[in-house]
Amino acid sequence: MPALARKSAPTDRPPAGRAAVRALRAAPRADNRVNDVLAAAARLFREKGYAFTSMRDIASGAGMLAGSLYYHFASKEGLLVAVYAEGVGRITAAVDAAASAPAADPWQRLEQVCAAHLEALLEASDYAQVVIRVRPDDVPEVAAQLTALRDAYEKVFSRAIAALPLDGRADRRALKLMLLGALNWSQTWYRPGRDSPRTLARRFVRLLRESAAA
Amino acid sequence: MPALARKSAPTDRPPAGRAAVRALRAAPRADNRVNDVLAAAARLFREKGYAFTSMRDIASGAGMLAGSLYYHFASKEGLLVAVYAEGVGRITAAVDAAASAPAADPWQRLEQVCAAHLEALLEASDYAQVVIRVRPDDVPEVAAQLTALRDAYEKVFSRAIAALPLDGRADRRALKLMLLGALNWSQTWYRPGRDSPRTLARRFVRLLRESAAA
DNA sequence: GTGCAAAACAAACGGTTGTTAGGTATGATC
DNA sequence: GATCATACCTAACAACCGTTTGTTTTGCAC
Repeated sequence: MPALARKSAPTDRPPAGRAAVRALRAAPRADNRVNDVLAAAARLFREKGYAFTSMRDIASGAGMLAGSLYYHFASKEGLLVAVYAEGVGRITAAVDAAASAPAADPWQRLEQVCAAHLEALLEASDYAQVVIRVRPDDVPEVAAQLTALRDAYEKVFSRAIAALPLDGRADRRALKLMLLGALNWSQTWYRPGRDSPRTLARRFVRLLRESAAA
Repeated sequence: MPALARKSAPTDRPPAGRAAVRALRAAPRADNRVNDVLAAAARLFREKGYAFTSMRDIASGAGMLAGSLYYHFASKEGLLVAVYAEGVGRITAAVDAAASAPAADPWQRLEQVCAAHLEALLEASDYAQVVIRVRPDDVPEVAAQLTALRDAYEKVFSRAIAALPLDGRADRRALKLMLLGALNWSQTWYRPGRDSPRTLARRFVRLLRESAAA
């Protein structure tokens, strides 16, 4: 329910040609299809990318016409922000749960966190995959919003790294960048049915925990 | 000089409406502007991405008109393949040079390789940056060509990892995926003027070489 | 069951897209 | 200096883009 993407209601119609955001709105009907629209958009943005997905594609995926989308969202960019926010929300929820589950030690907890991140990213959710696939700077007008959402999530991840028992010289920032980069890039080479997200998370964390050198 | 992207010459014109590849072509003139076109395309693909760059953008960047591009390239996709190939070539050249430079040990050699990879990726070349920025599956019709080019490069990288002295249980494949992922993803957070590619390479390799755990 | 806003449809808008066809200037080759 | 392919320009094509407008249907509150 992304209020920020909503347009004004007919009673409060703005001057023609200008999209406006609404402050108050009557209760939505039970049969509205915002969720179908979001789901269709998430699926298409993930499959084809933002640029190669047209509003007509999304509309037809949700079983309606292109113009109707503008009742729920002010623009294509607004729709992307809504999908992106939902995606960040889902990743955050999954990772939060993994971070507060019982673990033998901070390293195992980090492994759980990585596994949850990877699962969301690779298999669980179209929304989550959009967060990784769509570059904020592809859409300059909302890029700031998108990066803000992403940064907020990364703090959850940082916390798991802050809890690690490292020796004094260790570089936690580099560790976070390296791990998160490796995880996010996996979207380009991952193929379902091979190594599971959980397995990959274990391998990556082990590489950092135990020295690879002989 | 991407022969595969060339269109047929007027003397060998194919049926209208069909693009064709040419086998033989007379010597190109010295004053042609293919390189300007490639450079403009590389710059724009890097800045705005493939989808958001129009043929008119590229043409104007090279100081000519959109239609003229089709004398040199059969399609927008063909132009992308040419840029991509040049990008892979440049990364490979830089990394090859780093790999054959003198090094104290295999780990230092790997660090040199990573630094060269990062420099190409983050600063040196528009062409190289396109290779990381543009997803092959964004352009289904040439995706296979693009991934083939990318895979060919990764073998150079794998060789540097194969030379590492690791203990028996170590997972070289995971190590390669992790390192390459971390390096490639850096394009999303790297800002010039902060840590140099060389510094980042040193940090990442050290995290793998020496255990981070206390 | 009447009233009213929610939520959709239907049809178009101006603009941009990749691409093509035909014409023309230019530099090299003989 | 004539010839001819190279390398561009000019102008258009049909298709598609995101978005707007006016109208119609439909669920819900009273």
